[in-house]
Amino acid sequence: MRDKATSFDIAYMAGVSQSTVSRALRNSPQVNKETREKVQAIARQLNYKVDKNASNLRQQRSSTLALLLFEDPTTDESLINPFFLSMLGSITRACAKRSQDLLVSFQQLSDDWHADYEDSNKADGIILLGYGDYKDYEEKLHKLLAQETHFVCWGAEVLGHPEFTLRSNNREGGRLAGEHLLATGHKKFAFVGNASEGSPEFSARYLGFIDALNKAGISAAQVPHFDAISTESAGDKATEQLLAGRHQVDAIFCASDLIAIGVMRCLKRRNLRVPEDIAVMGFDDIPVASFATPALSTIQQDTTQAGELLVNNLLQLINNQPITVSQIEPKLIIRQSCGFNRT
Amino acid sequence: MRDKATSFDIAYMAGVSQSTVSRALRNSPQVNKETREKVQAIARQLNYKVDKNASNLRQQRSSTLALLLFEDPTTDESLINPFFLSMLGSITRACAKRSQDLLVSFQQLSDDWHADYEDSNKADGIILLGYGDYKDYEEKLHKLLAQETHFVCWGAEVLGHPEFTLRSNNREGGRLAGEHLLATGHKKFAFVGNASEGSPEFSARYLGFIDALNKAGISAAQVPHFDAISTESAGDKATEQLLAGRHQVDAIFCASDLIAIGVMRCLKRRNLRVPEDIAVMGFDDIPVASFATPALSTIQQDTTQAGELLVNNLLQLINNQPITVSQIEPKLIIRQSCGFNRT
DNA sequence: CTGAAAGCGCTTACAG
DNA sequence: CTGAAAGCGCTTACAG
Repeated sequence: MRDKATSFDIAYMAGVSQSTVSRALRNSPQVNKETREKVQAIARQLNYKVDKNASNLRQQRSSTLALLLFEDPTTDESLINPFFLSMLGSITRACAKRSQDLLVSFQQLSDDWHADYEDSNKADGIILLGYGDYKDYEEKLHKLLAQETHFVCWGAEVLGHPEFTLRSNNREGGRLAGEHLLATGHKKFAFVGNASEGSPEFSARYLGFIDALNKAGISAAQVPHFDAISTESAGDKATEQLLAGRHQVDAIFCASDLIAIGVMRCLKRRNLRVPEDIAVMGFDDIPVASFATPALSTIQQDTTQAGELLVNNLLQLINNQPITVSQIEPKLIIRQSCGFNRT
Repeated sequence: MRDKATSFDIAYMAGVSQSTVSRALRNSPQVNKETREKVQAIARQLNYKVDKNASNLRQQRSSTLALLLFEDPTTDESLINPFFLSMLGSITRACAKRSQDLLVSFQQLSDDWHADYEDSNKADGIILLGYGDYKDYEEKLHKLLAQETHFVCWGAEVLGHPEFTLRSNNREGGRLAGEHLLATGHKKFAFVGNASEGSPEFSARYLGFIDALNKAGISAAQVPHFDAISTESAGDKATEQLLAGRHQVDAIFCASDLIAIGVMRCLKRRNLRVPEDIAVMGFDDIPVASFATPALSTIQQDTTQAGELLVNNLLQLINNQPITVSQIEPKLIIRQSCGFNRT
């Protein structure tokens, strides 16, 4: 078995006290330069690493953030939403930049959350990520609040604490989608995605979409709306309904790319061409969007920026610093699924 | 500020010693049932959680595993290989099952690895994941070995320690691919993917592919081979080369799905139909595979099983238990990109 | 600039 | 079955 060196070993070898070793290793300015260099050289040589548990215990903080990715239990378990995976990537990188470790955990929305990360001092704060019905976890959010846990979350609003939430300007995103569909010459629109109270992000996208249509003289009443959670199969099923209803539709705005993929699959099965017969617009810009045929036009959410803001805001919270409410600005990505501008 | 309860607070409230509290909370059989229940009730009531840092420090282990996802620096940074993302998901779940926390970190292959997770007692062991050139990190693997770090890795073999590696039976997978391409009536084959020493997994897939072709009387010399790392753009470029060389090819076996997606994109751009003109076969079965048009036939690697084995093996290693060399059995997934069986 | 000492919150041998 | 005590490896006020 290997025996790890401790600060006492180094102290012995350097001929100084253990306190001095600790100070030297933390680059304390009050330790003599030569002493510091000697100590650091020995530490390197012994491949010494500060014991995190001891250090954390003593300092009462962990330099670790926890990421809770929760999934809607109705979702196909094997397929984690690619959008969150991409967020995970950027959060990881953002943590590395700020020298934080990242504890990752997937949770079912229905689970009794293991949100005890902070209580057990494993993490200094928590990042919450996940679609799913907002109402389902509102209660849990408030429990976190009551426990004074430091947390930050994507999408869902925490009543009374807008600063804890980061999200895209979804309404603006919906507007961009609507404008593009209009600019590409479409006339009869539909929306696919849950736009109820339980899905604040989807609702905002819907509202923005309607904003754009209104400007063109189209009212919300003229836009059929089909519910779908953010999965491919939900998009597929919603499209079956739409088609069965014999609506006159030449453009569908989907609340997420995953839904859009499902919509396109259904359309293809029913021998409808995209974009010639029906245009399809997504939201998120997940990797599949560009691989789809035709490539999916969509509204991009900048996950790199989102990850960094999430991490930075959480760190501010932990350090009792103020944070400002901010939003990610969505961006229109034009590919092939909506045809070309006719303006 | 909230003040966290300690085991002393509980001891005081329960009228017992702190040692008894500790024992009761860990369900020690030697503590009186009533005492135990009383203590646990109070702990629940105070929302008490054992301080992980203190507990780990005392026990000299962390119940935490670290996952190092390293990427080839040449790869597009924003697009993490979906196959590894899916592994990440299953590893997370496997960790949860075994009550382990998971620390996640992305590393560039070129970085000075932050593989000091175990040295600093943050994790009891490390899981290594990543494509990229094997030779580049062989040295690093041996450093881990020298430090007696507990680790397990996907794909790449650790010389002298086959038990540390888990991977698919890649050769068998290649064989399945070859057989399917043969069964669907194809005659002129090509392979796209690095099959050099630096890519042991891709090489094995190539070899298995050739095994199958040999049985049908086709020699390796008749199969043109184009290098590509595991990205879409590499697959696209390799296909341009293939087409420029005017090879007579009616089927391409790609070392990964990402490569296959790139190959199909190039084929489409060059107005070649899949599978009518050229069949395309992938490897991995990442989510995009089923979304592609035509849907990609591929060799599936069972990531759920892989994740569990990786975690279980690592835990065995940590506990000084023996582990057996095992392989994931690949599975042929027939979709549309190779046409239909003609046998 | 450096050292001796206290203490973070647990777990566990030891004694009873 | 329970308690008093030691100790895991650090960091940091305190004293010099």
